[in-house]
Amino acid sequence: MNYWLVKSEPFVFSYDTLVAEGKSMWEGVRNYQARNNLRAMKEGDLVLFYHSNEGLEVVGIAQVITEHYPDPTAEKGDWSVVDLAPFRKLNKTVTLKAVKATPELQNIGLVRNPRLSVMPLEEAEFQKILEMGETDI
DNA sequence: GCCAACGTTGGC
DNA sequence: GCCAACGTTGGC
Repeated sequence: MNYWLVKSEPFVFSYDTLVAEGKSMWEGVRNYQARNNLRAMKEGDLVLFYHSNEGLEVVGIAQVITEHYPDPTAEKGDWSVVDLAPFRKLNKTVTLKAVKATPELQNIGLVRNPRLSVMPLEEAEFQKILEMGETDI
């Protein structure tokens, strides 16, 4: 089991949209580092869902239901998507501010490389965010 | 709306 | 293959 965090602008695609649609193809990643992270995802992995630009908080957990396959929306280039489904909404959202104020979370991509849209998390980091979100899985 | 950080592009 | 210029992302 691996743990991840993805970012989405909520007015483009929010966690609630994911819940409403039941699942979603995670398309449009055009960054090699992010793509390589997508390709490392395994079915069943859990993915924290972060709202960028607006909200600036982790709002829920998604689950990888289909491992990577070629991005059908890519006109050229070697890009990948995965399919995600909603897994659990956090009881309490975890803000970027709170993440930055937490010593255990100083090494995650949100803090170190704020522009990366798909990033791996250590299990301890994932658990810490769940704890801050007052959510058990 | 601004600007810093980063990734990508393209000329040499 | 280097590096300057440009575009994009995303926090503030």
